[in-house]
Amino acid sequence: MKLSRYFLRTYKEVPKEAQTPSHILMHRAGMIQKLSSGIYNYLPLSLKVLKKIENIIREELDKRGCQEVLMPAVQPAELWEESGRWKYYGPELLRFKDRKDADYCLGPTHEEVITDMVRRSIKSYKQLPVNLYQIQSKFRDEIRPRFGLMRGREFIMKDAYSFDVDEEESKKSYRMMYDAYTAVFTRCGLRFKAVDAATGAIGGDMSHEFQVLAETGEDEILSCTKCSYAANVEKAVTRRVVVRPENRGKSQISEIHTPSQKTIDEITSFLDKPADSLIKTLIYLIDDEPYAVLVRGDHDANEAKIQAALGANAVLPADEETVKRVTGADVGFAGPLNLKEDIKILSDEQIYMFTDMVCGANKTDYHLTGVDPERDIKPYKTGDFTFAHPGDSCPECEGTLETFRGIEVGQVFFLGDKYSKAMNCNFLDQNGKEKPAVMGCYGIGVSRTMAAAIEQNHDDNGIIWPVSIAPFETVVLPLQSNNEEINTLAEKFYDELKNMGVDAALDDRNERAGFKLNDADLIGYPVQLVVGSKMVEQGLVEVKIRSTGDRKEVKIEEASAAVKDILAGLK
RNA sequence: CGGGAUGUAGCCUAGUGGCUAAGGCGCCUGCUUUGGGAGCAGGAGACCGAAGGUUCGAGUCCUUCUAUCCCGACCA
Repeated sequence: MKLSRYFLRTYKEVPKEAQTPSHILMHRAGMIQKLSSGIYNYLPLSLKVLKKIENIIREELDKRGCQEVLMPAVQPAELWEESGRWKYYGPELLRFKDRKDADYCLGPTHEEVITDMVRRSIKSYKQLPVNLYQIQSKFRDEIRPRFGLMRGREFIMKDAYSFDVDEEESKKSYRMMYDAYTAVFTRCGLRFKAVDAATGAIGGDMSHEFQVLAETGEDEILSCTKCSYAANVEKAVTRRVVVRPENRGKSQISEIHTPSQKTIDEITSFLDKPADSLIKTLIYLIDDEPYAVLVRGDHDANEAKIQAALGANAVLPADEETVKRVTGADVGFAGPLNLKEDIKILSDEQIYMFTDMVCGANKTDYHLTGVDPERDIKPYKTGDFTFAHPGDSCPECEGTLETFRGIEVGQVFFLGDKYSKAMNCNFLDQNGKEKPAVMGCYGIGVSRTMAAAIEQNHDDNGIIWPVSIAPFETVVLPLQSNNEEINTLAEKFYDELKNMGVDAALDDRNERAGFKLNDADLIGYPVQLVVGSKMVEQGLVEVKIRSTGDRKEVKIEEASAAVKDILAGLK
């Protein structure tokens, strides 16, 4: 592409709304324009990157037997009512009515539509397995879109869905997609980790996220220093040795006056006791039923783990009114004993490491001391309901966990029959018996992957694209725009490179040298071929590698081949 | 949804209640210049987010709305 005709405008200044490197640089490099909050135009330069990522995805999926389809963005409410998610999905689902007053939504994901599509065609086990995917725009009405393409409302996603005859076959599909994703992100030139993940509103009971490692990532990952264990902090478990104290059952419960001492910090300093000797009691509404969740004072409740342990749809902190009703006290004085309503109690197992503990008395301005969890509390369920922390022990080996920041660019889910059962996506097995298909679903945020690549690969001057997803692999830079000889030579290199199959750009704009050189660093072409009069006089040109900053002087007649070689080395 | 901040030209910013709203980047014309975002001269581009209000007079003060951004809550 000749840049003199390319729809491209770069900027020196940063719009004040852009805060993160990918957002700033995509704006400065003329890749995107904001149309509305969380909604962006993709200009030619960024669309080229998206197409390259999409093509890598297509190649990796097609060769594993997946087939591409395209589903509508607009979806009828009936399908969502069938799956139950019209009720559960919440305000992130953008809903609207047509002229006949019928309900529709913009698709945030396509489990319903694909399940409907497949159930119409699949009648026999002989037709399975099926694995279908699409690359298409999704809309999620995020509460707070931010960081440009990192968390947009409309974004481009590759979503895939597998249908198998049983769980064993479905897990093979899951494994295959896991391998495909590993291949995709490796080919995209990204440093990433696949981590155990919570399943959230999608449901199912097994999931991995693919996290691109970058300081600006919104997710926290814990991974073992010794083995391959890695998990999202929501899901991470630790090797817990809960040693139950010997002297239990001896402490005396007594009620103490603790006026206005509501928070853990206030209580610890008021009573001069360590936070781990407190039992924090949190009232949750889990699928509209109140629960008391008990964790140690120095820990935080992990809603994702609670949701998974109960197989619940929604875990929400209870409102003040509900807390007052079930505890009989103001917020801040809840405890597991003497609750006003007989609600279910979930105990994190680490509260059993101590005896003589402090908890709320379910009476405003009072706490209880001398509580022995083992003796005094009757839990509905005990388990791991807290977050793991860096430094904790790895659950699978002798190592410890360390923390990383990550950007979630892909996630794979084993769904089981959640959707196929609800929506009657059945087939006849070998015995003529009707069974629901066993499903998996698999997503890659294509536009987010582009942003994540920049978050991970940039410097003060601009973007440093991995070769495989760079908008152009190289740029030819004639530095003296008014010099016919230089321009002719540059054009010759450009033609040569294209004929060699290199995706090259020619910066033939009538601009000064500094302008072009700065633009080239900003846009982040992996290799620059600099054609300047001083060196051409000596029969040389310069090849610059963006990622290392290395410059090599090469003979004019060897320049195009040198560029191609360097690109091959960078891949 | 709670807390905070901000809306002045495509972008960044200035602007005590008082003349025709100022500057930089970018854009157009001409000249000059050409190895790290050049220089000079000239020019185009703004109903100052919207609607009300206070005032002799509002970009500036007040009210409401709206949009955007940040923190939190939330989130395949």
